[in-house]
Amino acid sequence: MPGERASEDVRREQILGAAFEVAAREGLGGLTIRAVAGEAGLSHGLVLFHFGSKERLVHALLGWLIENTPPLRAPDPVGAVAGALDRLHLLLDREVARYAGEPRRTRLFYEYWALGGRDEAIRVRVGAELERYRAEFRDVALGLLQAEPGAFAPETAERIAAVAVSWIHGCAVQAVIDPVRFQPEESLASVREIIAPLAG
Amino acid sequence: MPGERASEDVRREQILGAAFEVAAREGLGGLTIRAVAGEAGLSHGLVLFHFGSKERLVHALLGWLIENTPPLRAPDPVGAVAGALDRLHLLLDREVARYAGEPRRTRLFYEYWALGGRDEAIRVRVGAELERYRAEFRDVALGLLQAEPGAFAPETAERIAAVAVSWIHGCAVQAVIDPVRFQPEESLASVREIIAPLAG
DNA sequence: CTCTATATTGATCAAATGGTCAACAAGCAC
DNA sequence: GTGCTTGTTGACCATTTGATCAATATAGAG
Repeated sequence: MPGERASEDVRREQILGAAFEVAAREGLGGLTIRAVAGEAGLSHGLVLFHFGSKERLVHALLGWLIENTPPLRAPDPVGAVAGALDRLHLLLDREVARYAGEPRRTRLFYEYWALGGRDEAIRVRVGAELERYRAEFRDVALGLLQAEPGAFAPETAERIAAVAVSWIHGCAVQAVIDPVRFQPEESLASVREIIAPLAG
Repeated sequence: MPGERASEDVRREQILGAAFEVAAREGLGGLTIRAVAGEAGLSHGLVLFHFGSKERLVHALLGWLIENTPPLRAPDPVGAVAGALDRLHLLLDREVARYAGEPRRTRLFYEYWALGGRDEAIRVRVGAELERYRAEFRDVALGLLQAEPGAFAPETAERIAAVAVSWIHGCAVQAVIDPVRFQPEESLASVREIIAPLAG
C-alpha cells in the first residue's frame, strides 16, 4: 500500500512546507500531525517517521521559518536614492511593508515568540533571531551613515538601529491586526520629521 | 455532592482569574476547561455551566484581560518633573517598564493578537484596544505639549503618539523574550537624543 | 534475481478534551 | 414542611490527537 517514495530531504521539505501552510492558516494551536499530513497528501504515520514527534516538527518549522526569511536588503547606495537619510527612510519603509505584506509569516513568528515563554529552546531561537535582526540593521545603518559622513555622527548607528527596529516591530504588530486604521505610511512620515533635524 | 454555592458574579470572576492563571502559565493552547476548573478548585461542569462553551470563556478572558489593564497614567504635571520633554520621557519609560514588568500579561495579550488572525470577534477587540491605547497616548501627549506650548508644536502630538506607541510595542516584544540582551533603558536614551532636537 | 534496508501506509491504542446530562443539594418563597 | 429555582458535581459520550507498530511495497546492493 505504500505510495511513491522520495528522498529524506525532499520529504522533509515537503512536510515543512505543508506545516507552514497549516500553521499559517490554523495557527500553532491548529498545527496537528494529521493536518500537516493531509495538507501534504501523506499519511500521518509518515510525518512522525520523518520528524519523530510533534515537538520536533514544531521546532523544525521555526527553523524553516527563520531560514526562509529573506535577509535585510539595504537600498542600493549607487541607485536613484541620493542621501543617507533617504536611504534610511526607504529601508524603514520596505521593512514595515514587508512585515505588513506577509501577515501570515509575521503572525506565525509572533506565535513562536509567545511559545518561547514556555519553551526554552524556542525562546533562545526567537531571541537570537531578534538579536540578529538588530545586528543586521545596525550594520546597514552604519553603512548608510558612513556613505555620507556628514549626515549623522557614525556612533549613532547603534542607537538609531535599536530605535528603528523597535519601531518596525511595533508597526508590524499594529498593521497586521488593523491594516485599515493603522497606516504605516503616516507613522513613517512622522519618523521622517522626527529624524530630519538629526541630519546636517 | 455539590459544594459551596456562590453568586454568579463571584463565580465568574473566580473562574476568569483561574483562567488567566492557566493561560499565563500554559498559554492559550493549554487553556482547557478542566485546567481552569482545577485551578479554581471546581468541577469542569461548573465552568461550562457559567460560560456555556470554551469559545465564550476565551472571549470573556480577553475582556477580563483588557478591563484589568490599568489605564495610561500621565506623569503629574505639577510634580517634580519640570518640562514637557521630561514628562514624555518618563511616560515612555513607565509604559515600557510596565509591559516588560508584566511579561505574562503582555505575552497573553499578543497571543490573543495572533488568535485575532482567525477569529473575527477577537481581531476587532484587540484592534480596538490597540487603537484605544494610541488615542489615550495621543491625549496625554497633547496635554503634555500644551502644558508647555513652546516645547513642541501642538499638531505633532498625533504623530509623536503614533511613533511612541509603535516604539513601545516593539520594545515590549523584544524585552519580554530577551530581557538580558535587550535593555529598554538604552533604547530610551536613544529616543531622548532623537527627540531632543525637536524641542525649543 | 535475491536479499536487505528503508520509505510508506493504516490499524490500533491510550490519553485528553469539549460537551451533555441526570442526580443532588442549598437557598428561598409560600 | 413543600415546592421551586439554581448552583454544583461527576459520570458518561464522541471526537481528536500523539504515538506505536505490524504489514507492505519500492529501490538498490550483491
